Amino acid sequence: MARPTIADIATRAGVSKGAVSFALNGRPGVSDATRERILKIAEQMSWRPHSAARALGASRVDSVGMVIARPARTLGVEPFFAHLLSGVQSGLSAESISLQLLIVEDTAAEIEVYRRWASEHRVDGVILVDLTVKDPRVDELKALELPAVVIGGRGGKGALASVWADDRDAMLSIVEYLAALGHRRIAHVAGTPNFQHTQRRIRAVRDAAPRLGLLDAPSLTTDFSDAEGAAITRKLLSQPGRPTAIVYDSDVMAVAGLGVAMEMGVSVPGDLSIVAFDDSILTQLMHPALTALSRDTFDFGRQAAEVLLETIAEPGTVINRRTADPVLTVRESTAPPS
Amino acid sequence: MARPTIADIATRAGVSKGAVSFALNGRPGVSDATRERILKIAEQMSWRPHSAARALGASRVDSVGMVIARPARTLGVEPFFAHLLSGVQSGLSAESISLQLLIVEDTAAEIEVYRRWASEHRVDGVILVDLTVKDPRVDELKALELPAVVIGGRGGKGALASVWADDRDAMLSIVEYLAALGHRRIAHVAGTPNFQHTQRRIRAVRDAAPRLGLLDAPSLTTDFSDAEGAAITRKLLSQPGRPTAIVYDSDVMAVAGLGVAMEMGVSVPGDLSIVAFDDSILTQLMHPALTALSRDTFDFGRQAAEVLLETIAEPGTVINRRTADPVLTVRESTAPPS
DNA sequence: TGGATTTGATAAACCGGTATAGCTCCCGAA
DNA sequence: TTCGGGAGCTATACCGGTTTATCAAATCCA
Repeated sequence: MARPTIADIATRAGVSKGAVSFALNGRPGVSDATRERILKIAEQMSWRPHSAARALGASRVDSVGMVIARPARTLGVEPFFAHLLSGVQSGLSAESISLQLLIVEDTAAEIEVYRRWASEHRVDGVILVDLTVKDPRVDELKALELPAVVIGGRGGKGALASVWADDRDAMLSIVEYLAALGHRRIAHVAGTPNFQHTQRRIRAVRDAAPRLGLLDAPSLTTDFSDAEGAAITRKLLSQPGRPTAIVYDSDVMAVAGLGVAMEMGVSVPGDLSIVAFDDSILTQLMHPALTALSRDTFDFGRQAAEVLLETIAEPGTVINRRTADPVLTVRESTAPPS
Repeated sequence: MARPTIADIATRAGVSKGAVSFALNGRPGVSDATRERILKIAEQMSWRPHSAARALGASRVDSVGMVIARPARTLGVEPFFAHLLSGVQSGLSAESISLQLLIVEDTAAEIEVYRRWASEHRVDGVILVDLTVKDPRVDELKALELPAVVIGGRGGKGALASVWADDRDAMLSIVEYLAALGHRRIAHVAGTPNFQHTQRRIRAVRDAAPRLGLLDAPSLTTDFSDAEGAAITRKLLSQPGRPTAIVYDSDVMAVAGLGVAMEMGVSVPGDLSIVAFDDSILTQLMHPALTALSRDTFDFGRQAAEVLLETIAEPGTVINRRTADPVLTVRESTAPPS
């Protein structure tokens, strides 16, 4: 027989559909004996709930969405998303909730997707990444009344739930380490200026500079691409009084920077120390291997999923969960300045 | 008012639910005048179909699934999947069909997911990657009667639809190019031996060797990891009569191999030419930049989506579509042997 | 002009679950 | 003895669409 329905089970067990529904959902209304009999029959017939039918009655779909608005080209190289995704899924699988993933070109398209998802009831909630300053998505999601959790930033004043790590502390730990090694000229090749985490990292460098006695500590923004990372590095290494250490906001840019150093005959870590604000297999493949800040991205995703599920279960509550602090993994690309 | 239903529209237009349904789906049964009136009202009320309701009646969910069974660690580095995903989505978005993505640990888990999806009616079809020899997923999917399309391999004798590129020809073009440069000792660092494409590439090398007058052309299998790629390279470069050119089945392994060459003082491309059977930003970031085989992965995904939609629309038909041939992008890592 | 056919629409069933009102026992307390 | 009340279950409405049977009016054709 094709996919059995609860009606089939009811007939077979000689009870009503309602009784079967009660039994299968572990709610009162049937005796233990009957419940067990129904469960056994359901098991035998290998019954599974029809997701659409369930979604129609109750108004949950057991599915959450995630939209990533970045060009696919830059997406793939960063293990960040793969790990994050796995983490999110591991957090969702406990409740056997599925994930809809969409990669779009820009934020406008992303918002369009949220609208569609909301109106078609395709998801119970969404996970946001790459929060910008004054992010339009926050208001939009509130207007749509779509539960959401922000990864890696606060969703504005009590707006959306969030899961975040302390970027500021992390950046401080990098700069302090470099200062302790003896570096006084440290440059920071940052990411897109409108990302919240970029802002936080820039501020951290600026604030720490005087305290650590740094002579110069410029933060230069980029579009996160390897091309701009390389270009900025070239510029930094060409000027007089060039930095003895550079901190890159992503592993890809750090690798590009390392390439430029080699091309210009600047030895790493002899003449230049390099630190990547994100760890991955990339940093380990290099020669020298790059000192990098490791974040437990998988766990990040897992916690985001958890928080989202809680938010869906209890709308109204706004959870802001802080995750484990990132740690600096020192490899071969950092040393005292010569 | 909260999300309008077709009943709301019907009331407003002074017609029946059925008429509204006909109008909105462009099927006969209503006059052009009425249809237009209904459409305008629907537009005004910004009506959108409730996906679950639609899925319940008709038996399509307007959603397809894709499961990737690889550890997240290796997944992220390869731009391959990000591009593929974008392509798949672009192919699906035309029909506004959504994509469910799942990353799991192994094939057993993957099959479990298919079973669940099928029984819960969560997807209309699935896209398969990394087909192995005697892949158990093929039979399983046929048993589940779940429409499917295989990316990068044939689904067995007329079993599943597929979208594939000619790996054999591609590998031949690489080996022929190296032979033309004058190389006679070419090694092939392959991927997991049970993948179909690995087999095809190995066979291509073996078949071409005598014709091209190669002295030696071993294919060595790995688990696709950077670690094994490095280890094999170390071994190859340590033996007497070492190869003057190495072809790697993935960009990550090629990069790892380049690292080993540098570490052993083997100059690239002076003493050793390196080719990657997959292009990405990774190969371009290296110094020297790696010669690599470029495939239009995005288009690959797009076509897979198209084929899947056709397969869903007309079960029974089995489409085997061949995509554009990959081309070799020559960069700095290949040269005549010294 | 009358019967056949087509057009445009309606009412109602249906998809597979969940939620709820209500019914029948049976037991215990007044 | 009667009534209250809970346990255990049934019948049924409902979620928001799609589909089918039905039907009245309009149109066609001989």
